[in-house]
Amino acid sequence: MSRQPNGHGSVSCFSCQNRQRSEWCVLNEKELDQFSRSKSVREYSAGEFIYHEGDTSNGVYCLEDGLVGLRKYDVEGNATLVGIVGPGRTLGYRSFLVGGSHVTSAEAVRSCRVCFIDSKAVRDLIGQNPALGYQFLRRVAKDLGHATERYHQGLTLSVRDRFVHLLLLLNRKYGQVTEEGEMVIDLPLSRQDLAALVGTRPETLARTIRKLEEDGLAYFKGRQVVAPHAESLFSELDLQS
Amino acid sequence: MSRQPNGHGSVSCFSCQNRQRSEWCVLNEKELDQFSRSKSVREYSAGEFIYHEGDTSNGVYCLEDGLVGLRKYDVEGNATLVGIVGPGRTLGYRSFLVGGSHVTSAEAVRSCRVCFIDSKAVRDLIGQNPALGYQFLRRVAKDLGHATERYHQGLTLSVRDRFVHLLLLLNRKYGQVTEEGEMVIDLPLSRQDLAALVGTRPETLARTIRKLEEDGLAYFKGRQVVAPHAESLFSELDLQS
DNA sequence: CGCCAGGTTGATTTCGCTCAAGCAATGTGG
DNA sequence: CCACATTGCTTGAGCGAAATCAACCTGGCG
Repeated sequence: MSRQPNGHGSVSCFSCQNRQRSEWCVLNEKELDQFSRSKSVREYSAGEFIYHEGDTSNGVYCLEDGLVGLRKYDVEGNATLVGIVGPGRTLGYRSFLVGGSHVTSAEAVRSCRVCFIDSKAVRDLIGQNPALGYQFLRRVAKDLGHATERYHQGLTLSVRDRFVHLLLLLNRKYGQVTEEGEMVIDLPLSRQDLAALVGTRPETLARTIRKLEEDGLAYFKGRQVVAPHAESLFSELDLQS
Repeated sequence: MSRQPNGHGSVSCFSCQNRQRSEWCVLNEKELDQFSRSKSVREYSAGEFIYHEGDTSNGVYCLEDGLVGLRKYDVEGNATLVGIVGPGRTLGYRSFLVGGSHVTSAEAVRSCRVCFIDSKAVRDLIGQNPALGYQFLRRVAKDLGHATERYHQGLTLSVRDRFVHLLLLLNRKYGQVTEEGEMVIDLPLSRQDLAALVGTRPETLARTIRKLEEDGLAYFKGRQVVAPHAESLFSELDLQS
């Protein structure tokens, strides 16, 4: 009973690599066991929803593997990507904390393995271990800062500048820079989703990409981006073009 | 010592009307005294800054009276209004919580009376009374929801729709609706600031206002708005015009 | 009285959206 | 294995919302 009560080949929380960098790193062994026992694991294939905007929260989700997009739909059904979430991150904590309903829909961008932990269990854990609550507090506060930044950028920056910002951001997780300053990124997203993340249409993004190539700033082949001189991308932003 | 150590005519925290609706409502008498003793009051006249974007946090501010705008400046110096904050609300809690620097500047929109509470004092209070931490948690989580909503609206809605949304929001605090459905709002902001709040230029806002008047939806005289039929404003938004 | 900041209006330009077509890659069924 | 849908991406043409530039008006205020 102490190991893998459900799922095939699911990693035990004890050996979960992501734990160290997640909010749950503050749990001790006993609490971790408690956590493990009250969780349930599920696989989602690309396109499946983990929760929908408007659903009332009944727990939090911990992403073990895969990639999840947080979407918001407008009246016409067009989706904007409000954020993307990778392994180790916890989903749906905001609505759990205020006890309301989700403000975004969480959709698997590619196949995912997700652990679900019941509201009551999380509440109990926070009750016994205040450090956990503090972890969540930091998480929300951080996200609020990012949201503010993004809001401001959305209103003041051009699509091009927002897209370059995004590339630089994606580089941290999915890219690398050689010592000559060449930056290579393996994008985890389709053009459509990149567009949704920048808050524009696929057509406009395609044109923007074309211009970046014409300007010699970055070259796109499929989901791979190569920027010969990473600094020239940075300087782009300071000058406000 | 137990009353007004500083400021002229400053209200003691014990009798502060705002307290009931603020995060500090969970403090007991002893804690409130502790709070009172470690606070300092200051007046700001319109246009003065309480803190600047990039400053490192060294405590939180509690707005006793007045109105504060949270601004972000772009490269050219144009300001966007990220939010406005009225009496009773606490300022700068986000950077206090994560321990980083402020992501916005707080500027007095009109003359304000602001209490400052040192980081250490707040930390101590949260330490002894976990309910206070929980209050802040709820506050941040709520604000994150709003920020997400605003971000999405900024990308998908027209200036007109965003402005109507804003009016409806301002109505809650600064307006009233008669039983005939007539809505009257006394705007607390200049046109410039309204424009900054919607994320547009003053010229565009002026034109938007003109169109609303031509459509018979709302009439503007100085800082007073009259909307003959409040529901027609609402329906405006559902139809996505 | 003239000055000045805030607000409105007009003319023009620009950026990004919409609509529409074309194209490449992948899949599907006969 | 080929004809064909289907899906994702790109390109083009036209349009519309909002920014920009500029003038002008208004109401305080020294």
